[in-house]
Amino acid sequence: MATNLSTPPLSPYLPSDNHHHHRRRPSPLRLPTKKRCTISCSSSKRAPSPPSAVAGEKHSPSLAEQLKPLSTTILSDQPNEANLLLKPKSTWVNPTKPKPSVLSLQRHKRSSSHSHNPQIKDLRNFAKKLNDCEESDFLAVIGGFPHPPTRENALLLLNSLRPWQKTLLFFDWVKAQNAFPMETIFYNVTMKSLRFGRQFQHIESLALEMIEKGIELDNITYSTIITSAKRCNLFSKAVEWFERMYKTGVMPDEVTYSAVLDVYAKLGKVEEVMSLFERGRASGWKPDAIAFSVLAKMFGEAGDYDGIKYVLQEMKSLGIQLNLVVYNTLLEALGKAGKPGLARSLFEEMVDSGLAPNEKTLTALIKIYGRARWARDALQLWERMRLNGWPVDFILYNTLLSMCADLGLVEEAETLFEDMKGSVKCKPDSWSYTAMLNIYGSGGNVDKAMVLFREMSEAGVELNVMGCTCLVQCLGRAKKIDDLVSVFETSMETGVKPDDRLCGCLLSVVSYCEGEDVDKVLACLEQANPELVAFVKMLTSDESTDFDVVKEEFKRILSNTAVESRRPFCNCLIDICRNRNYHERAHELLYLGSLYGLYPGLHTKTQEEWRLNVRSLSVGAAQTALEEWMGTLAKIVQRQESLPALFSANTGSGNHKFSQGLGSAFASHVEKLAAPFTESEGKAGLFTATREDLVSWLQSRAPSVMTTACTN
DNA sequence: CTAGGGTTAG
Repeated sequence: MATNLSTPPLSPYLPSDNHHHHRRRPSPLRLPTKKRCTISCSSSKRAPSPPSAVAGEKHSPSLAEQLKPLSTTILSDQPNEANLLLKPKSTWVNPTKPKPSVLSLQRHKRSSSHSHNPQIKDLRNFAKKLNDCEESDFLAVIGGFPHPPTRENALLLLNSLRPWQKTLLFFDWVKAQNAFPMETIFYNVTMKSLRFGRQFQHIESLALEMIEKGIELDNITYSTIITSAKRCNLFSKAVEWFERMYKTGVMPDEVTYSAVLDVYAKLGKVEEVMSLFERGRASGWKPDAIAFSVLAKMFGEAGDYDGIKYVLQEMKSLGIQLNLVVYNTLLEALGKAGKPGLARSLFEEMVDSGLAPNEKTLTALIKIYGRARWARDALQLWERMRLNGWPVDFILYNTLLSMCADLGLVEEAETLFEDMKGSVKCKPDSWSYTAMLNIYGSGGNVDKAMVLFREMSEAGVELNVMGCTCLVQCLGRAKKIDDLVSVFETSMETGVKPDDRLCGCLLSVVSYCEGEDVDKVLACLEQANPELVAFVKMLTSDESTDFDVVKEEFKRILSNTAVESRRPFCNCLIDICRNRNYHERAHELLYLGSLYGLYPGLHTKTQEEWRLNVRSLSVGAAQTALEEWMGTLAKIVQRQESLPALFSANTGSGNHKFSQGLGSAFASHVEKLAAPFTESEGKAGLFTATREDLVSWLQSRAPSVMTTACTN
């Protein structure tokens, strides 16, 4: 049916052209020598407008346009803002006062009243009794309430009951006593307990009851409702209640603001977040560190570097100190935005400011260094962690292992893994084993991988889908197909749900298998993705299948495939066709893959140079692409059209320690074709040919011969 | 702790 193959899944909040220019401009931040100049200083180089809200549409919208989504959806009754601020019901009428004093005052009053309550000990004991009793005995036990159930006594108890069932029983009991009117606070406290139990339905009923009985819903009520909905993933409910709040004229305070900003952020509604943020500021709200942390997280998820700079810059200009959570969020965000160097300098800035990193800080950084293949920085940080006694937890251990897998640090990983086995609190789990399987799997160490596999079942750690994928890849490369089948079968029996990555991995094994092994692996794949197997059989058993049939079926399969697995699927299918001498099919698949956007930037052209970029192609796909290119160039030569002086093909050198030798396979293919491409001295994986050499080589071969000549 | 908000793993 409907597919989105032609349109890659891009965020609707892509930067405008202006931002693009800004991003591409070389930034002084990138200079490694200016470590301490940090992000904050240079962020002032761009205009201080909120980035994504402005960047959200192709033509930068006016402020009014930016606010339109909100004003039409939630301010329909109050078309102008001044109106809102003058509403008598508003609980926040003085926008020049950034922090309403109500909050701290109320909290203070509460704690002092507690200390004056001489019955507090009895009540605490009674609360414990209630918490310990069976739910069925609850109402009987409650009859022994040690003192008159005054407002204060009831509140104290309500605050200390859990789980939510008991809180609710007690709340109903207090209501039935009719000893005093139920105020907002009783509902708020009950809702808080219900939130722990993720009981949004109950919370909403209570809120509706408040409305029905005319009990005021305040900011605490609304923020509790909103965060509960959020916790239950009921984001539209959260928005609905926020809109209701607005409509009834309650102005959000800073807590409600950050709660609801987080809702919009988690929905990916960057524009709404930014316009609400601006709206709040315009009416006197001073965002605090928590609000900025919400923004930072959102920009991180979007990979929006300009947004991250905006957060740093605004915090600086408002004089808000970065705390540990904000630093952690920003570090994570910089990682997602692909800025490892800036993450490193922000971390140094944090440490210099006297803040000690916690587990989350270090996890974020280690992950960033691993992904960036910054082995030196990763190992230095690891060393510093040990020297400074910085905290390590389970997740950090596993992240260190994954980092070792990324960097090919086999010995370090083995040492760490043994440490974990010897520890009490951080025994290796499926994540840890997966990281180790990844290391052995990509390093081709089948024996050690299989030892781990057996060890896992002994240790009672279940293999997950990624561990299964690592093993399948490793056993496939070692041509140990029977072991592969047995690992796959075991995984299925223990409940592993095959995903597209695993299917892609099986498919790649199919591409280089021979004889009965092919059928064995296809039988595995059949269990995970029967349509894919049917398609493979169509490609390899029936040469007469019409191209349009292939095209429709391929499109259908890709539509049902996770985006990150689409190109691997196409690569493998091309390899399968080539290895079975269905070269025309391989060319068709490459064409279809390009058509569906799986190979963006395959060809790049400048005045001086045309380049074929095959870095993300499999060996067979790269060979097919080269042949295709040569065929096209032969036609151009035949038509005597103009050509650039230089031609190049880039296979990349492969940053990964375990990466496959696409370059060498490509080199031997070039050699086989006797094409005049030579690998550059300084740049591994870059093959170049001059126009003169290439043209004379192309002319020496009749165009009609091209496809058949390339079939070896 | 004593009615409400933000951060860690392929």
